[in-house]
Amino acid sequence: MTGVTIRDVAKKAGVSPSTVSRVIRGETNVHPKTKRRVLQAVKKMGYSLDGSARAIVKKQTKTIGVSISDISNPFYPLLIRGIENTINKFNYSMILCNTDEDSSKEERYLKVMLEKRVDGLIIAPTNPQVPFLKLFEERGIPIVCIDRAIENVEADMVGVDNVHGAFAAVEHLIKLGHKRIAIITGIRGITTTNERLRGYLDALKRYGIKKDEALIVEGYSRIEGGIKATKELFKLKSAPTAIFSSNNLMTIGTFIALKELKKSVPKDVAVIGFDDLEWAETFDPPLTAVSQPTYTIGSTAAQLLMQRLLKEGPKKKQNIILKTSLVVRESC
Amino acid sequence: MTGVTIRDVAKKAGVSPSTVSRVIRGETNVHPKTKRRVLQAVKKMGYSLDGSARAIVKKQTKTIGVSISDISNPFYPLLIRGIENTINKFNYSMILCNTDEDSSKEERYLKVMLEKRVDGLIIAPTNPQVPFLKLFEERGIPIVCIDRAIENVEADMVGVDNVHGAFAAVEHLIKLGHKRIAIITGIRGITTTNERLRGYLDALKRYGIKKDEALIVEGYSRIEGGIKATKELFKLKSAPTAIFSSNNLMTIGTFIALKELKKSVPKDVAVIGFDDLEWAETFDPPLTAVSQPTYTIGSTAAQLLMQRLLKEGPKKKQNIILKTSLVVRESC
DNA sequence: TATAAACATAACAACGTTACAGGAGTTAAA
DNA sequence: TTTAACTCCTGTAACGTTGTTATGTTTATA
Repeated sequence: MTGVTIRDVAKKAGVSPSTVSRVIRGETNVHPKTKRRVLQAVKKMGYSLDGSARAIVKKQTKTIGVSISDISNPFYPLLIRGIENTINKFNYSMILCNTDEDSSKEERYLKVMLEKRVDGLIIAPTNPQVPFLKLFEERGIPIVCIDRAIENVEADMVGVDNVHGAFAAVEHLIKLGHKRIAIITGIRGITTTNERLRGYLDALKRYGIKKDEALIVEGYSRIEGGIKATKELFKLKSAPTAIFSSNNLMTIGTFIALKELKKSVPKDVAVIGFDDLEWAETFDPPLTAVSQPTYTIGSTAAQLLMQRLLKEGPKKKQNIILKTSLVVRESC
Repeated sequence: MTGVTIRDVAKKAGVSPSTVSRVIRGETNVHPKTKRRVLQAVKKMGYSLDGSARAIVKKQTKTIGVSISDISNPFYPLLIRGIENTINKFNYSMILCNTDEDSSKEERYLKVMLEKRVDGLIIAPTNPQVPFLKLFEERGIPIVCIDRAIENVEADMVGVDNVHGAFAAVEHLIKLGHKRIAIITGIRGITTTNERLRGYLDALKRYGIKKDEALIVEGYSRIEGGIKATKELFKLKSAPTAIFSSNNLMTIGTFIALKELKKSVPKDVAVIGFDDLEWAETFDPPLTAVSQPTYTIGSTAAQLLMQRLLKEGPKKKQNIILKTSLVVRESC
């Protein structure tokens, strides 16, 4: 039953391979009777089109590559759903890769995707310079960056206004009377980290609060980093009264650390997070956070990519910045 | 720069296509000098192997299909990482699909995967009968089921001992003195739902507690279902003193509903969940739950699949049942 | 120095599709 | 009746690889 080709089906149906091909592709100009005969043969023989063979002649794989840092980071699953639901409508599938913020891993994956001849790429680049992407550009494979921007390569970009979101978070804290506000920053070098830090600094400046370097600690965008950073903050002679945790994993870390330190939130210290979580409401206490439209980031990026693949997109590379929203619950 | 083939490289390097092919595949019997020349040409021309062409002649795509219900269900991300980390070692990539428990969607995806000629399949089937999988079987494409079992098709299976896990959860509640214990069940028909219900019933029986149909409510494996089911339970004349929520999303729903109903956990009602969450510790109160080794489910399934692909696996289809563990925190 | 063995490369036929250029046969218009 | 325009179908040449067989060259062995 295996390895039955279009030629076998043709023979069985008593027609030529091209006719079978036309039937399969739903082309016109084929007699209903013939069509029925072919379809019967297809079914009886368990024939399935060979996508690789088709890809070779059509120069199209109906596959896109998706490269993110880590699907187990709660930021991504919804984003991926946004991508999937969108490309699905166009009969595209996706190859998913996790780079773990490791640029050599990223490059290996990109190489594979290039060989698999993905029609397009959605990527959250590990850092602003990804030389390998030049090869995609040269081949005219459209690239859409999500969450983070990239340099030296023509690519669309879909992200959120990190500066503004962070600003709003810190402003919220300030308006509640906080003066010693700490920030736990993400991985160094990526644009989101920089932008959120900028929003934090802007807010302090705007409200005349002097920046204190001791209150700016790195959390490396991970739970453990959040725990460590939070503990460090409470070793300070003058501990902060509020913490702005600039990504979801670190926020979880902060909560874990505060529980361990027996600090009550928001009584002893206020906590505000960047990135909302679907279950932030069931946190202790329910988390106040800057919410990103993760699903929309994914669906927008995918739409843009599909437009490019259909040559319908705008000539100029797009730079779409979505809005964040402040979800006030009880942690401040 | 685009569309450069192995022939173009060969011409540039002054050798035959086969020699270029041999260089690329790292075969022996090619003079170091020639090799260098070829590699140079490859680089200069921006040549990238065409995976489709290779797939056709090798009858191998180095791709597996992964079909799950919904990546945004927190059960799956770690499982997917388990798969990815494993197949990555074998230079495999994966095509990811979300079925949303919709069997027609599942079938459409399976058809695509068949056409893309995945070398193997990891699937959490929407229901125990997936006729389309017969086509995979006929072609000798190995299948590994995760989380749920399947009938009528030869496939390996990796899951957890749901009966035992549910039993342990309910036993825990009973030993804390609870007699009116409710269960919120998942989607009807899938094996996990049945098995967890069985564990619940077994525990009641074992400890001589009479089953009360009113305490068995459906939550459809979703947050909203959990909310609705919980509210229903508290409309009962005699409300339960403990709730066993048999999947993570429904547990979140239960927490949300209880907060709305102003029920204090565990004072007014104890809650125990099936499926742990990485951040269950930061819940209010920290969740007591039956934990599944999700990452291991994924990595084990992937290992099994890779063994099959390398024809190294055991002859007989495997049925691997991993252990759950009860993580006691403060919600009971 | 002859001969076998080993090495380095080439030529060519697959692999399973689709696109394109035709070619019968039928119907409609001139 | 001829010509034109359809409709339905076929044959053939790609597409970009790999594997096998064949063919020269060296190098080693006697």
